[in-house]
Amino acid sequence: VPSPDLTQDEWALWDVWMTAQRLVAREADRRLMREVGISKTEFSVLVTLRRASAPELRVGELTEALGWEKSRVSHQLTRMEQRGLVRRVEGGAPGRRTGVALTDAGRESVDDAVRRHAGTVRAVFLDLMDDDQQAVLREWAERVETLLGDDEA
Amino acid sequence: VPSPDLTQDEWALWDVWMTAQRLVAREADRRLMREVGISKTEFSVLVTLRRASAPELRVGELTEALGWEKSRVSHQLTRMEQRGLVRRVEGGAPGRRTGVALTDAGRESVDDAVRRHAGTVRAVFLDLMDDDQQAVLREWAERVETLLGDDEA
DNA sequence: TAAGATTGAGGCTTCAATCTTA
DNA sequence: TAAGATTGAAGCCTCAATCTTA
Repeated sequence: VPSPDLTQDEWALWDVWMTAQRLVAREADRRLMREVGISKTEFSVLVTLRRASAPELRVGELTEALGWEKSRVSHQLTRMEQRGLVRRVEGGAPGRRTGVALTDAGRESVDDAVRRHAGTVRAVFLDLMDDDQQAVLREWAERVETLLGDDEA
Repeated sequence: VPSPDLTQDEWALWDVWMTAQRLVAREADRRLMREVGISKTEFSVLVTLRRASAPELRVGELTEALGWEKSRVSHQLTRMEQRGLVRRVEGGAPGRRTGVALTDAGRESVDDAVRRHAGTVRAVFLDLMDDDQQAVLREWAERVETLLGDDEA
């Protein structure tokens, strides 16, 4: 078993990574909220519903598409229902389970949001890397997803 | 002004990166909680206090060292005080401001936690990259910190 | 007054427990 | 019973407002 101790450089890398990750997420969230009035979490849900082939999805389908934990999805839907962005529908989708659909307000927000959020993703993420860095990051992220993902509660 | 639209690959990179980032943070948090019984946020505070030259720090010094927003620090200290990990002290540090110190319980946790958390950081982060990838990630993270940091509320 | 610190509200996330119904 | 979904509690994080005191 190798010693678990880290060098100063390794601790520093972990720290700067954690910080950078939080700053990017925060900045993306701020801009989206300022420009479109929705959070990046709400954005994810709206986009998933908008892109779906059916007008409504079962909660389980939405959860699968997002890759989130199911309780996270449920809480998120509750908040978004209160804000009038989505609507829960009984027995609409196949299998008689709870369905989720965009409201008119939700549909109105999302298309504009896609365009604006793209600018944000460029500004706080893509524009800060060259192609080689993008490739490295992609490779690393896919590896993480393989190893740690598919483990949702 | 360049078109803000993103290619599918660019959206995919953003998505996979956001996911990976969350998975790593979650896994680090889980392991630390399971093995030592403290969260990674609590760990950051404890380590900062432990490494400080003085037995107590002013809240502002702690905030500076952590690079967090001051309200985040304040809320975090309130929770940790309730858990008995830290203690707020009136007028101890220079300038008569509120000081923060480790409790005995806090001091007992932190040394063991440092060792164990090192193993976690290796397992969920460092071991998933080679040296070149580490270098790219470090460069990117430092750039992000320069551009988006020092902006705390 | 201004810097240092706290507070309250509200959204996000996880865990564990519970409810519902095929 | 088991899968699908929800709920409650608790911690985390940000924003805006407020309190305190040098």
